[in-house]
Amino acid sequence: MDTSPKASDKLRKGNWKQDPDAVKADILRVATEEFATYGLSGGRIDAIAKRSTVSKRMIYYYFGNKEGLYKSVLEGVYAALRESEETLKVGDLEPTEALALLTTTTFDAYAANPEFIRLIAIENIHNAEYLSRSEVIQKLNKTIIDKLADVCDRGKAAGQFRAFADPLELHWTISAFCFYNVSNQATFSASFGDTLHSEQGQVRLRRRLRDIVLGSVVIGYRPENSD
Amino acid sequence: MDTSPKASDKLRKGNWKQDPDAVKADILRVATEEFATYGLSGGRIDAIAKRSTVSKRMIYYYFGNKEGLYKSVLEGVYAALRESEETLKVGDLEPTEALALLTTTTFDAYAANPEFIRLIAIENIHNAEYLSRSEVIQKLNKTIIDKLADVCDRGKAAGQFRAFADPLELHWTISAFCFYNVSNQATFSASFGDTLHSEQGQVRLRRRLRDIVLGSVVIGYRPENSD
Amino acid sequence: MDTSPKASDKLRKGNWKQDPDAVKADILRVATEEFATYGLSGGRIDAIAKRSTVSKRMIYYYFGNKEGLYKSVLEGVYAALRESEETLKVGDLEPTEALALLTTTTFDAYAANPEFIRLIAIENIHNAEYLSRSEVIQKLNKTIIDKLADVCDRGKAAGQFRAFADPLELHWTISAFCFYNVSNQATFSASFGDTLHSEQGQVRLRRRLRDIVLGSVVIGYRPENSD
Amino acid sequence: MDTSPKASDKLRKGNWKQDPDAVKADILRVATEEFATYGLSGGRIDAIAKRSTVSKRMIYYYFGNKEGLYKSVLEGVYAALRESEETLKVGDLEPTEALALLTTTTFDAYAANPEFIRLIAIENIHNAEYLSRSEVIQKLNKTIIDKLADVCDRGKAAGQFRAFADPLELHWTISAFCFYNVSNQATFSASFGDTLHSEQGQVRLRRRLRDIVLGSVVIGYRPENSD
DNA sequence: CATGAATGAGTTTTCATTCAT
DNA sequence: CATGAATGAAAACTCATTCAT
Repeated sequence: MDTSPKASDKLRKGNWKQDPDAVKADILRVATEEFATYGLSGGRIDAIAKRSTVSKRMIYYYFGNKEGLYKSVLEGVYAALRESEETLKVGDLEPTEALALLTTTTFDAYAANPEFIRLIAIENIHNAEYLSRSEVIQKLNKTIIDKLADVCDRGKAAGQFRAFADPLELHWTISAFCFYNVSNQATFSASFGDTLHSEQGQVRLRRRLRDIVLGSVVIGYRPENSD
Repeated sequence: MDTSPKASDKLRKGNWKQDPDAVKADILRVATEEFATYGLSGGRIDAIAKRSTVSKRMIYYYFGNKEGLYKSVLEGVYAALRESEETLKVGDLEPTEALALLTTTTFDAYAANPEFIRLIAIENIHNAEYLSRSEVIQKLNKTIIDKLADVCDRGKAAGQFRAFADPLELHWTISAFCFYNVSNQATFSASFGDTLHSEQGQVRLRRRLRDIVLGSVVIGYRPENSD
Repeated sequence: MDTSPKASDKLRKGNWKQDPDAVKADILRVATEEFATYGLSGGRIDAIAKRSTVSKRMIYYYFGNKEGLYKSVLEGVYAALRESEETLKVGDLEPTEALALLTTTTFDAYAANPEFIRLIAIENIHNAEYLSRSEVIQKLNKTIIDKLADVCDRGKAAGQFRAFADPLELHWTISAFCFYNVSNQATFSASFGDTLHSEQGQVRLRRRLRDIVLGSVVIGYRPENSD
Repeated sequence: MDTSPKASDKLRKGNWKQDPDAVKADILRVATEEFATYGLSGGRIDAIAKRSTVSKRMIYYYFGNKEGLYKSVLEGVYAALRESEETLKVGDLEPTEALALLTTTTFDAYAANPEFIRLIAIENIHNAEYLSRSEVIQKLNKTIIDKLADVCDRGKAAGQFRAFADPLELHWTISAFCFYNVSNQATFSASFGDTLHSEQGQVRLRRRLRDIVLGSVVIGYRPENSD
C-alpha cells in the first residue's frame, strides 16, 4: 500500500500533472481513438486536446506536430500488436494444434482491437509512408514469422504439413482473413447484411478460417463438423 | 457561314464545352483519383478543380458539395465493379471450374483496380455511412451472390461440394483475400518485404488463393502442383 | 473623361473588388509598410489584412504565404529603386556634372524612401536569402552600373577622371553614404544627437557627399565653398 | 569531511553551477548570436536556452524578459565596441596618420564584428528605442568624438586639414562606409557580385576608404598608388 | 537557485463554399 | 452555364512566460 504523500497528492488534486509519461500516454490514448475514427487528415488536434487532460500546447511539446503524433500513435499500435504476438507460446504444442491456435488467436486479437485495424487501414491509404519512416517499427516484425517458421518446420519434419507450406504465406493468409473481417465489416454488412458479423456468424467464420488455414497445409485435414 | 441562333449563342458566350455528361465524367475521374489517394477529408476540392478541365464552381453545380461528390465517386466505382462481375459468365462451366474462375477473376479485378479498393477502405473508415445512404449501390450487390449460389447448388447437386458450402461465405472469403492483397500491400511490404507482391509472388499467391478456396469446399480437392 | 458605368460603379460601391491587380497592389502597399516597420518575423498578416481593403484569405490567395508576400514586397521595392535609377538621364551631361547629379539624386531618392531602405536592411539581416532566390530581381541591377561606366569612360577619355575610377566602386561609395544616412539615423541620432539629420545638417551632408565622391575621382577637384 | 551548512546546501540542491556572472555571460553570448541572426522578434528564447548551458527559467531570472535580454545584449556589444575605440591611442601620431589609422582600424573592427553591425541594424529597424532607453550606452559615445576632435584640432593648427573638417562629420563618414561594408554585404553581393567583398576586394576597398577620408579633409592629399 | 512541465493568447494557414460578373 | 475572385470559420502551430517541485 503506497500511502506516501507524493502519490496521494498527485491523485488528490488533479490540477497539475508533472508526470510526462502519464501525460504522453494520455495524449496517445486519446489520439489513437481520434485518428482511428477520423483518419489523419480528419482527426483534430483540438479534439484530442479537449478530451485529454492537458492543453493543446502539450501535444506539440511532446510530439512536435500532427504527423509526429500520428506516427507515435502508429508505433504504439504496432508495438502492442507485436507484443501480443510475442506473448503467445506455441512452441510446446503439436504443429497442427499450434497453427490452429495461432490462427484463432489472431482472429480474436484483431476482432478485439478494431482501432488498431482502422489505423493500419488508414496507414495503407497513406501508402505506409509513416510506417516506412519509423525506425521503431521496423525492428518489431519478426516474431510472428519466426513462430510460424518453427511450426512449419516441425510440421514438415513430422510429415504432417505439405512441402510448400510457407511461414510468410501463412501469416499473410491468416492476416488477410482476420483483418478483412474487421476492416470491411461496415461495407460488407451494408451490402450483404450482417449475417457474418452477428455473434453466431463470427463463431462460424472463426471456425471456417481455422479449417481453411489448416486445410491449406495439413495433409489430409478434414474439418470435424462444419455446421 | 452558319449564323443560326444556336451556333452564334455558343460562340457569343464562349462556351466551348457544352456537354454536361462529359464534364461530370471528367470531374468524377479526377475526384476518384483524389479521394482514393487522400481520403474524404484529405481530398481537396481545389485540387480536383485544378486537375479537371472545369472550374470549382461546376463541381458545386453538378454535385452540390464535397460529400455529394464523394458519394458519386463511390457509386461510380461500385457500379464499375459490379458491372464487371455481371459480365462474367460462369453458368456453363463445371462447378469447380466456375468457382476457380470466379476466384481468379476477382483476384485480377481487385488487383487491377486499386482505386476501387482504396475507396472501399476509406468508406469503411467512415463506417460505410455514405454507402449505406446510397440507394444506387444497394441494388448492385445481388449478382455476385446469385452466381455463387448457382455454382454452389450445382456443385452440391453433383456431389462435388461439401454440404456447408455457402455462397455468401464464399464471396466473403474470396473478397477477403483479394481485397487484403491490394489494400494492405503497403504496410505488409513495409513490414515483411515485398516477396508476396513481386510479380512472381502475385502469380504464386493467386494460385494459392484458388487452391485455398477450392480446397475449402470441393470434396477431395488436391492442388495440382503447388510449386 | 471616363464616365462609363463600369468605372463609376467600381468607385461608387466599394463592396466588391473583382479587380485582382488593384487588390494585389493594395495588399502590397500595406505589406510594404508593415514589413518595413516590423520586419519579416515581426510583421503581422492579420495587421496587413485589417489595414488593406480585403480579407486575410486573399493574401494567401495571391501570395501563397507570409514569405511569398515578403518576397513580392521586396521585389516591388527593388523594381521601384531600379526604375528610378533608369529614369535619370545623364548621358548628355559633362562627366563631372553627371557624376555629381547621380550622387545627389541617389542621396535624395534614398532619403525620400526610408521604407525601401528599411526593407533592404531587413533583407540583409536575413542574409539576402529572399533576394537571392528571386529571379525577378536578378535581372534589374545593371542600369546604374552601366550609367556609371559610361560616365567613367567619358571622364577618363577627357582626362578629367583618375585612371582607377571604377563604376562598381563608385556605386558602392555613393550607396554606402546614402544608405547609411537613412538606415542608421535612429542609432546615430540617439548616440550623437541629430545635428546631421536636421534639415540644415542634411543639406550640408548632401554637399559633403558630392564633394567626397567627386574628390575621389576627379583630378584636381576642389570643393567650391564647403560651409 | 566538510559538513558546513553552506557546502551541504550546495550538494543537497544539486547546484553544480553557482557562478551567476558566468551564467549571465553564457546567456548573453548565445543571445547575441541569436538576436544578431534573427532579429528581436525573430530570435527565440527557446533557442537561446537550448544552446546555452542553462534552462529557460534562468533567462527570466536574470534578465526579466525578452526585451530585457535584448537590451543587455545591445549594451554588451556597444560596450565592447567603445572599449576597443578607447584602447586605440592616436594622440602621439601626426594628424594625417592618426586619421588614417582611425579609419582603417574602424574598417577592421567593424569587419571583425558583424554581430555588432547586425544588432545595430536591427536596433535601427526598431527606431533605436532600446538604445535610447539605455542609460549605459549614452555614456560610451564621447570617446571617439573626442579623439577625432583632437586630431582635427591638431590638423587644422598644423595647416594640414581644411577649415571645415568636423569630428562628428568625420566619424559619420567613416562609420557610414565601414558599417555599410558589413551590413549590406549580403544584398550588394547578391545584386552586383562579390567583387568588393572578396579578400582582394576588401583590401582595395580599405585603401580606397582611407584615401577618400583623408582626401576629404587633408589639403593637397594625393593617393600614393591607387592600383 | 534551478529545472522541466505546462499554458494562454496569438499567428499563420487551410478549406469548403459563395458571390459578382 | 461558367468563371475567377472572395470569404468566414476553423484548423494547425508558435511563443513568451509562469508554475510546481
